[in-house]
Amino acid sequence: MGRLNRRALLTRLQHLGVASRADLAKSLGMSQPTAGKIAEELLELGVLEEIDGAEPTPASPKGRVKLGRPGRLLRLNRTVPRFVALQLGVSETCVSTLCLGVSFSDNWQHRFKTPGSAELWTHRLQAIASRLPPAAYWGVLVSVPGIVDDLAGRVLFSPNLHWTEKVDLCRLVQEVWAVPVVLVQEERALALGYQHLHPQARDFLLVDFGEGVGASLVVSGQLYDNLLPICGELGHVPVLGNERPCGCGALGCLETLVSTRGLLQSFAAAHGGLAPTWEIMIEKLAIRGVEPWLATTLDATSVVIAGALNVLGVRTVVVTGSLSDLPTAVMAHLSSAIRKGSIYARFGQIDIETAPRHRTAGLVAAGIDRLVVPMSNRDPAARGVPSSPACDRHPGHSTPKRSVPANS
Amino acid sequence: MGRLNRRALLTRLQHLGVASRADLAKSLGMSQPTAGKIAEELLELGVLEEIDGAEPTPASPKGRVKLGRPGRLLRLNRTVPRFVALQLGVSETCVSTLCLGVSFSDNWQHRFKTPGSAELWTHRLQAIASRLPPAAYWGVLVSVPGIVDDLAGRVLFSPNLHWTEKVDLCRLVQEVWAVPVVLVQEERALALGYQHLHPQARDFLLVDFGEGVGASLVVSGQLYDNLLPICGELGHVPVLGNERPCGCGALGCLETLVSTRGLLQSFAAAHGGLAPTWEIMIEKLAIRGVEPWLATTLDATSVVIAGALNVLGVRTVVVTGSLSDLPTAVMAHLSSAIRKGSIYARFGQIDIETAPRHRTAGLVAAGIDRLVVPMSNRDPAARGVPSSPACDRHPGHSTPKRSVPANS
DNA sequence: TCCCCTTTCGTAACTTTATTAAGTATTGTG
DNA sequence: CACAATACTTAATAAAGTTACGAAAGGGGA
Repeated sequence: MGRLNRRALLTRLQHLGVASRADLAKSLGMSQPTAGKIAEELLELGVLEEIDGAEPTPASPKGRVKLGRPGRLLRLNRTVPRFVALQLGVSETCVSTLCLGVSFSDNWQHRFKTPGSAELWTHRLQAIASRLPPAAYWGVLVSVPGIVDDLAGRVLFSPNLHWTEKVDLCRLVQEVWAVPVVLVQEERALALGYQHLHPQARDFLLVDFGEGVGASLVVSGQLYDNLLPICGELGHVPVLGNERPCGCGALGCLETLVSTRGLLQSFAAAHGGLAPTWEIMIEKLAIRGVEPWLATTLDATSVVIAGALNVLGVRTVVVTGSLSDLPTAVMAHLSSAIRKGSIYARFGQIDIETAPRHRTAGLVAAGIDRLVVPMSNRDPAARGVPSSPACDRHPGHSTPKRSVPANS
Repeated sequence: MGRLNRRALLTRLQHLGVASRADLAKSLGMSQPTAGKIAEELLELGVLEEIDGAEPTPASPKGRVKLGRPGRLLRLNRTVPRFVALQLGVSETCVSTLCLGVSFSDNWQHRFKTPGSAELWTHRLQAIASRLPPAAYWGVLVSVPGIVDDLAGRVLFSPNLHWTEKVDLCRLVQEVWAVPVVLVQEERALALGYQHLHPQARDFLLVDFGEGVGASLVVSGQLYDNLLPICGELGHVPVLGNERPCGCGALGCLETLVSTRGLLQSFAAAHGGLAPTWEIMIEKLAIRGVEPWLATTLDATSVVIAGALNVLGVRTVVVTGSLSDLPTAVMAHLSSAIRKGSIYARFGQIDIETAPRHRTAGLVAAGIDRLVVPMSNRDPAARGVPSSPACDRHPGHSTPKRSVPANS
């Protein structure tokens, strides 16, 4: 069946959680036979599963009695783990097996301190892999910090994890699990995760604060993408008057001010002492409020974010990460500064909210997107692997000889 | 025929200029019958025309002799004017009739000083309309400054042309020409025009300097668009340390520094005199070089542009407008500052170039896009007009009852 | 000049995809 | 137990694209 409709159906089901074929057809504006055929196909592939159990039908809020034959409810398969999810963090690496249908929060099954070399890292992964159930996974999904070429599967730059730049991360992982590997840039995973939990949010800029500062953009329900692997690099926008050296090689990047390290450094500079721990700084800030050095930092941050909003034409900002740990006055200051700098605020309302990180949900969304219903042949995710799992699993369903011209 | 293929063919022909059906089929990767059918359809609609004249075949640079039956060359219709183009400028309004196939530079047939009210403006237009040949135009294309909702056809905000905010510009124009009216935000027209003349440029940020500062983005050959009408508003990004009041109501917008007026103001402030004319300032700058006040302004501009590049993942900047009047040292300073602030410059090359404005070409591109091969039913361009020209001209070619689900 | 070669372009038949229409299945209600 | 309402399936149809093939149009050599 047509790729586009298959994608649309799967995305919709991901948002709805549970739905019947008729629900899907209605909400997608396609005919019932089409939805039915696609659903059947995906059921056979093991992407979907049918819920036969006597459901209490939680999704009937109206007092109206439900007439007619009840629909056979579908949802993304939750019984068989299909993916291995991997978070390659600067300080910690986390591993989990995931089903297609995840709706809960991040919940990692295995963790270890990220070692300083590729060999040690693969070694630790190997140990974990041997303890995992020997299922036939469809792929490994890796959340990677830094500048990542998602499609090519390469890490271009990672100031805090330099060894990832030199190695072929995909091949490394494939030595452990011989299945397709999908690298997902960290902030992109977070944006996809947020979108999964807030399907009604169709346009937003997600800004994540942590060891660095990164952003990711969703426009019309679609992750903004580009030929260049660089995208959403808010952290490396220069700040006028700032001269701190950044890991990227430039001077004055925003990241040097508003990363956890940058904030601690500024705090120490303002109070003449050594850099405190994050927790101690939070405590002190709770008492002293938004001090001048912090206000300056937040203003610089707001200018960069407001600039992004003005250029992109987006009115929703989602903030994740360390900044939401700080006293509420900090986010309040930042929000009001962003509104001041955003031209849309003169006509309408700018929404700014904080949210937890939903990394696994985002990884699964990326995995489904790249492995289960790939958009086209442009996707070399199945590099070095005999066959892409979902597509070739079913015989007589080979890819067409020629690419669909409408997609070119 | 499928909208997408029709669009693709027309866009390609726009880029190629002249091509045979076979050329188009080959370069689009579609089959010859399909290309042939679409071409025939568009010929009947009067969108294309066939060149029968003994062509000297300018597009055969290779020494290879041309074998086989020569193709019947097609191009966009250049014999019948289909559009009325209108440039609503702050100081001047320009009018011209245009054919579908324009490749030359802006060349306005009529001009008049933009009056201060809607009534006077329509009156002047009426006078010009009566002098134009009484052809059956397919639409009026209007280049509008300010913040414009292209699709809804409304001007939301225009600091230098306030009367346009209150009136329904489309209805106003339709009183003169009773055909569909397409409003195109100025910078978007310029970006489309640049793209028309540089088909190989698939990703770029066009920044236009003039009375204000605006930008427009092309990603993967497509004008970046969004639900919000605001987009590319570089001029209203705040600059840290700048406190000048802006026409938009905020303080410290970039526009207050780097618009023609802002530059003159800074020049006067630096030299303690009255504001000179633009030409005199250019002369003086040619002698004195990039003075500190100008360097500061350019640095602020570069930060905003570099920020946009980092966020958008674009590596090409096209600068149009007043800044290219200034001594070359100015653009040199700006370019190097942009490179310094752009993260992509650490991996690859950032291209920065100046270009003239190609407004009419952009307007025609927008007109074709909106009126000749509309993407879907979402486009209410034909507001208040009995029938869209290109689509309903041909009987038996009504729009399908249901929208293509693949496009939803 | 005739014939062969190459390329263009149009027509016919087939494939894919999604649609409408009609039929069957499963429930609650009177 | 008929009846209404909804869900799902099957069959026929339409649209848009494909491959396959043949006619048209030019150049070059005998």
